Amino acid sequence: MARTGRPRSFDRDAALHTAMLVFWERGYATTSTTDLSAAMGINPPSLYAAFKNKEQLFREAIELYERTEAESSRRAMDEAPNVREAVAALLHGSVDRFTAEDRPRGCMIVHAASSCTTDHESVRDFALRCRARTKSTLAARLDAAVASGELAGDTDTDRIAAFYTTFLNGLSLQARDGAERAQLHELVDMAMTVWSARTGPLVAA
Amino acid sequence: MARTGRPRSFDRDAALHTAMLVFWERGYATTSTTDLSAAMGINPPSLYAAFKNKEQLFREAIELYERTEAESSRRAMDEAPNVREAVAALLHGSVDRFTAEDRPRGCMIVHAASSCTTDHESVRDFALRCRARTKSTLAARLDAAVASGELAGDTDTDRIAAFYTTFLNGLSLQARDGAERAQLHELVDMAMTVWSARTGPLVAA
DNA sequence: CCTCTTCTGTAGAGGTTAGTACAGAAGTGG
DNA sequence: CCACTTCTGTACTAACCTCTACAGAAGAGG
Repeated sequence: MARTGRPRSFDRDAALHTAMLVFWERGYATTSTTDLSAAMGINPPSLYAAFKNKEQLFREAIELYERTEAESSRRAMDEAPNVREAVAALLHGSVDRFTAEDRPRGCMIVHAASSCTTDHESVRDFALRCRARTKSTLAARLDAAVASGELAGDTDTDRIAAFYTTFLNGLSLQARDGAERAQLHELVDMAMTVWSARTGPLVAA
Repeated sequence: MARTGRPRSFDRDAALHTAMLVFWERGYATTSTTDLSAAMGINPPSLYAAFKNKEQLFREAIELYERTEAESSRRAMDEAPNVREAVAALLHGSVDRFTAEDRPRGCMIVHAASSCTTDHESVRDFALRCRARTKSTLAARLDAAVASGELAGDTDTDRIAAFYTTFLNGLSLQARDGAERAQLHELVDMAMTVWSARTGPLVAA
């Protein structure tokens, strides 16, 4: 089963992780393959043999980001005792991720949005779908709460999801502009006051 | 007083306006001088003679944007009958601007943020200062309301300004991702429910 | 008309981009 | 040991980037 031929001399997963960090920091269009291969510690032919081209490498990097970073937000939502806490956990958890000291600031996928132009339409569409997924994950959690009776039946889950997604995007930009973690947490608390005004008396917490 | 020499054969203001639209649509780093001179209908030497270089052209384009687009938001705030309406006017007016049919979507300055990397630090800093100005304009309006007794003396104006600025950035991204104007107006209404929770009983509206 | 100045188009310099040809290295299977 | 496969480093291509040298065009002042 083992493949024949000279074995790869670098760790593909580690190289992909490095590429993710570089794209996260610098965006898609503004990152050159020279930057990438230098950071990954390999030469261009190795990069292209392992990842096909810049676009495919970026897609794999985004997928890795979703599997690791974004997944932690999803888990935080699942572990919360109720819907309100789930939304708060999503927002506060995202703030922590957006301002982590050992990683680039903000959300990789949000940042990727702006750094591709019409020239990279397929990359742009890919990132767009990723962002839409965040919103539907949140909407699904809200719908589940409606189904279980935790939220009133006439709750406009889609609109609430859109609101918090929009706010989350704003947080990513603020983080990238250098906002302090503590301040962003305060902003999340403010955003959560929208909650009570929108979800009716069923949720007291 | 008239300058001697062969007169410029194009309208500098019109060319700058065109450049603004191109930068607005495509960002800084991802717009090439070839794109610019083609759109402006002039050749590279004319572009460089009139605007010095790409960075200076971008700075002038941002300044034009602030003088025209952003100024309309400021005016909407000034014309509002009270603080709350001023903030609402800022947000709703921005949504209209972000989704105007004849212009690129979203805010040019927000978009410029992500499209420059560490390579263009001076441009990045410039855009950062522009974004900070939006927040301080809003904070100033809130402070004026406190001074005039329209808002309670202990109102945390800076935090409120930070919240709405963050939300505004999120709106810009949503607009760029293709969100409908009507939906964004609904999100603004949701964001305004934060208002009553934060400003105390002095403001009933 | 002539000079002086400044603009215009052509054409290209010098650097960076994404991606690759090729020869040799380093494994596996027989 | 040898064929076969696949990776590796060097060195490159073709296209693009920002910006400019240069010659001629087009105005103003005398």
